[in-house]
Amino acid sequence: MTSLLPQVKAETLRSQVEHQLRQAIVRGVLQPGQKLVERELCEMLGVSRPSLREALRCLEAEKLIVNVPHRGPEVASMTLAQARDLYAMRRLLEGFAAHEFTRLASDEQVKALSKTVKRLREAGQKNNRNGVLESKAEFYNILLGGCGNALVQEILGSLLSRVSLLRATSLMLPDRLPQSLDEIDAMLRFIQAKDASGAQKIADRHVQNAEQAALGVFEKFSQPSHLGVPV
Amino acid sequence: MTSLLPQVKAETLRSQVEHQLRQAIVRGVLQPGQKLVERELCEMLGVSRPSLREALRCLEAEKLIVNVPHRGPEVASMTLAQARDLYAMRRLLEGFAAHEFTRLASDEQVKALSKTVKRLREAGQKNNRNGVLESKAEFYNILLGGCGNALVQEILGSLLSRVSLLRATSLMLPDRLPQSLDEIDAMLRFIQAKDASGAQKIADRHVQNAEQAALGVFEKFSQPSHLGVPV
DNA sequence: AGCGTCAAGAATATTGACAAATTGTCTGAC
DNA sequence: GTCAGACAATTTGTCAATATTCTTGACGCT
Repeated sequence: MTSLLPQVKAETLRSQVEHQLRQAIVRGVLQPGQKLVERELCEMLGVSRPSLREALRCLEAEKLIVNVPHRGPEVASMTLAQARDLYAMRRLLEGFAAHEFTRLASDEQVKALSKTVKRLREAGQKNNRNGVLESKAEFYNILLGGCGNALVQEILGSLLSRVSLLRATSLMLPDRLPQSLDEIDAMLRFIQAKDASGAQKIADRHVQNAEQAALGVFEKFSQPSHLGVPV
Repeated sequence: MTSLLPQVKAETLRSQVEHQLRQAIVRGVLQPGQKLVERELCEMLGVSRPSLREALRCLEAEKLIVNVPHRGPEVASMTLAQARDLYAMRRLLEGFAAHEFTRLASDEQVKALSKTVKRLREAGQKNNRNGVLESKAEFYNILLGGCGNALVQEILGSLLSRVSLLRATSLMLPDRLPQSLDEIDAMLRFIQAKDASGAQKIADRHVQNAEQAALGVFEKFSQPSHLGVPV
């Protein structure tokens, strides 16, 4: 009965800590390579070490942090090879999601996707960076929620959070934005036309182009030691 | 320097606990749905509660156990829909792995795969169940290790451990074994012939058939409450 | 200058304890 | 006889304090 009410306090303390740390990492407050001292995090978050450590284990399992025994955790960073693997996986899964969404989604879901794409384009034209990020997240929520496979949703969601470990997200590249919006538009049209294979191909190419843009700037910063700068 | 020696003791205590619990789950010693009492596990494993709890968080992140707040952890069980999602994902990833292995693997890796398939067939003819499981695990190790994508290896490995949460693994079905071996043989031939698309198709169909066999018996046991029997 | 040793610091792991929440049972009323 | 409500027991969630082990940096020695 209590769960029907807005669960302002229902979460456990650990899950709150986990959420806060994850947000801090994907937003770049905690930067890749940065060392995390347990004691400091404890007093920053106002929790005890066992609670913090359990949250760290969860993030470690998500590969958002790495933990070398007896040296402590640090925010994960990504090598070029890992980034390539990540984008290859995204091509596979986002292509699948687009294909299945086209096949399975209801008219309401397609309409919701269409509205989100519209908001995304508007935010893009206004150079509203936060708006773009929000709309893009919403776009993925609808797409993954409507693809009929909760596992893909779960895994691809985890993968997308890992993308933010790259300094160069394709959306941070202003040159890339117009092309990105065009691709998403094209994907939407295939979905509306119920052309599942076409949607899949566009989704695949969309990720492929994002990869090319992201890995291009990645190579410029090829010295890993210069990247993870604390605070 | 110490890492050159066999790391008999290098692991942390938590990782050992994690490993033991994972083995107990995938081997069926701890059955799906079974409630896990922290205190009991502590004295069974001879560790303290914080260490155990951190290990439980890791397994929770792998979806091998579920944890309802204030009620404690239990071994995860799988619904029919989740099983379908899992097999759909396996088709995608194993198909990709077979395709990329064919494209990228060295002659030594193909040879190693061939030898493992041979051992697998021998174990199958002798009805050596442990031998089959071992060889199949080795087969996946080689295939995933040679597909050039560590992420696929990581994720598919996690997925395969989740498969054991199903009562009906296709390998537990004696009728299915000969067909399964034939499919793997065919896959090997495509790999040796460097036909990546063919290997992908066979891998896809292999998983599809395994799904059909597994979900077939799944429906017979459709009462979830009858399944997770303690100890 | 290079190497080994030593001390300080940090993480790992344990013990012990208390608070909070849920489950199950038991009693009492309709 | 059945249902509602309250109480007790069990279990988890959380924290504090502490001993142990490993890493690391500095110091002194060869």
